[in-house]
Amino acid sequence: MADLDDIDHALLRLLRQDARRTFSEMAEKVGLSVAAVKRRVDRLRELGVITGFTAQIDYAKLGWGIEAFTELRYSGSAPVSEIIRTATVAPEVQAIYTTAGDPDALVSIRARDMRHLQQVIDTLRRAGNVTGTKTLMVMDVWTRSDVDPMTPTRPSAPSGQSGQSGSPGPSGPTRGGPTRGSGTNRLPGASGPSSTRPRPAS
Amino acid sequence: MADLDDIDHALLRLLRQDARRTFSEMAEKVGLSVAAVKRRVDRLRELGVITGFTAQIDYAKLGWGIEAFTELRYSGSAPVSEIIRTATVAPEVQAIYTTAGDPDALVSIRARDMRHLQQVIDTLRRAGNVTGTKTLMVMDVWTRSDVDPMTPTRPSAPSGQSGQSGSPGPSGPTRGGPTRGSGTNRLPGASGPSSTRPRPAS
DNA sequence: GATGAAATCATAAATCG
DNA sequence: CGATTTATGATTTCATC
Repeated sequence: MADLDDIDHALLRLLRQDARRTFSEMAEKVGLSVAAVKRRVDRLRELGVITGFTAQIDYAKLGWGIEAFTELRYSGSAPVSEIIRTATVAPEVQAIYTTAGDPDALVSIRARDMRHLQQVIDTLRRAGNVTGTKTLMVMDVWTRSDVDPMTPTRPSAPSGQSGQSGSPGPSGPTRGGPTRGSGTNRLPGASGPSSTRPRPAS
Repeated sequence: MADLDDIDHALLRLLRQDARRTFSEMAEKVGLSVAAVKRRVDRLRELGVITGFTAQIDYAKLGWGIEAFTELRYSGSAPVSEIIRTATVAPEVQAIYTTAGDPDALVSIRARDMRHLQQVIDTLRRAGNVTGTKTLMVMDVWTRSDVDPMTPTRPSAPSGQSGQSGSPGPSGPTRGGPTRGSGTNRLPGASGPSSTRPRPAS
């Protein structure tokens, strides 16, 4: 797990709010020189903490006003690769989350209208060995925005997993939805300055 | 619904792949001048098609290796605002999708480990009038990345459409977190609402 | 109404201390 | 890490179709 200091977290927060910010602007906000900021951002990318930069799009404005989540159940023990393959057949599928437990997967779908959604679901049902689906129509979306990427804060306890570094990722594909600036994203029990990396902020 | 031509879609695709691309680079790729590209991107922002630019972060690298979706059920008829409020109490909640039907909402959660996730869910259960929850642990995530924002593809048939084959292609942040940012300080341009624009595809 | 070209200003990238 | 220099890109203006 990368060891980042407060400035690195501040940079992540700034880039999260606006990925097109200039280094100059960020430098001013965090109190470092432009060169230092660039070096840090480059490092964050090398570390894989920042995986990329993307534009957020309001699909509804492009004519794709329907958003839904469909739970998929497969027969037998379908391997993850199989699940992803089948769900990928439809271009309307935006994301696929393979899960442990009852539904075997949860897929995020974007469609133009109900009829279109129906077709997508039918396609999914026919692909591979899907035994059942359950669809949730999304009415409204709220995504955390005020946030800065969470700071590591001390691990709560030796319990579950530890590793799993792959590259998970929640994600609500953009949606013109509402955005509320509320929650803080500081951890409740958080405390300790987790930063392990000595980095004089000056 | 905004009327965009092929070049606009190409720009959306390019910015989706890498939001920090320079106008010069995009200009070269789409075959227009830098000025023209800037004008179009500014317009896409004014239209609200592009809602912002954000950095995609690998939370696992920050020590948040657990990702889960929790379905929430509320007693009575909890209004959307109430649902969002309660789910927002936990900073670990990344996104909230209020849905029509059985679960009243689906929330995306990020946690350090199982124990931590447990705490978050407990918090949600206690907040507001949540009557039940069901959690899906995310094992793997796949998000559409090869794509360009879906093109409206002409509603080919009577009712809605049938051939959804056009050239859609949703796209999800390659793998990052919930997205939602908004302001960009670059690309200001915004000024007057530019009314519809029937434009020659050049 | 939209574009391209050129001039000006801002920012990024590279180098050096 | 900061400062300076140099290269590149962003913006605005203006003339053209």
